[in-house]
Amino acid sequence: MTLKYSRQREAIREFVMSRHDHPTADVVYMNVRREFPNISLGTVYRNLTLLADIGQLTRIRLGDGVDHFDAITEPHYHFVCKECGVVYDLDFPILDTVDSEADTGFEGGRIDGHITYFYGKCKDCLAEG
Amino acid sequence: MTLKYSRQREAIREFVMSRHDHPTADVVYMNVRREFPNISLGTVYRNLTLLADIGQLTRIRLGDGVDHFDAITEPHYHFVCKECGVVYDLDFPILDTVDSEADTGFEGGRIDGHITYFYGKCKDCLAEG
DNA sequence: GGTTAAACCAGTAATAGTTACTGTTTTGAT
DNA sequence: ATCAAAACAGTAACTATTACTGGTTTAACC
Repeated sequence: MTLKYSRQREAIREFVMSRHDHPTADVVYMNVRREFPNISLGTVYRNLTLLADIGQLTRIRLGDGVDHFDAITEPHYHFVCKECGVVYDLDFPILDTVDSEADTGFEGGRIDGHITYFYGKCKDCLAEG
Repeated sequence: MTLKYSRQREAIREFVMSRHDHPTADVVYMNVRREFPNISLGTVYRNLTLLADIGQLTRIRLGDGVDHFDAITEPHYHFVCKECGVVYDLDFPILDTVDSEADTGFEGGRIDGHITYFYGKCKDCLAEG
């Protein structure tokens, strides 16, 4: 299954790269449609999955039942506003100590890592009330 | 909207309380059906949601696209086996330091807490190879 | 540059998990 | 015992995602 170039995939990749707001498949679809008016949603999903598989994107799950995609592939944490759902990157390093802390006295298996997101109220929602 | 007693809700609550494996709505449905053969899946969902809303259960999302329910409502961490999907409770305290660490220098809003789950390979899957 | 097989596509159907609706039954306060 | 509110069973609808199908694009090879 050798990878072949595709204009659609390139547009999808470029769109996600251009955004910092962790778009969902649907948002990608809406936007890439401006360049490819009859691109199919299936193509968007297939390519997002493919790009995530080859490590050019990261799929992030934030408990809202929708997959988000992130162009930044280096591990990092996220902040989610409970009010409006906006997602920000947090730029402090992954806390490896947390894994070893969890590992101490854990007899259930081997811990390889952790998934964390922080929640709260974003600046805009705080300002509103 | 005063709460009224219901035998079905009680059975659902008792079932989740009796288990430590964080069952999904479907698992609850399958099991409660032994006592209430024609309980509806909608009733299970409605009551799980209600019980979570009044704080008798916790809804946990582990990135597998299915909601799990946990009878332990005190905040605690979970371990998920990437191989077989089994979920264990981890009994070390919530690391509040993590929140303050994330908060330092974060201008995007107010951080109220974090959701974390640890992943790896469970004892049984390690033994298999 | 033409041929050709594999990758890819658009369009559509199917699936999984969950929520919403509808008409009937249960609950509990009066 | 009456009766309104809450809950129910059964079913339909919805959302996010994946799978299928027959046609199109890509790129390796002559």
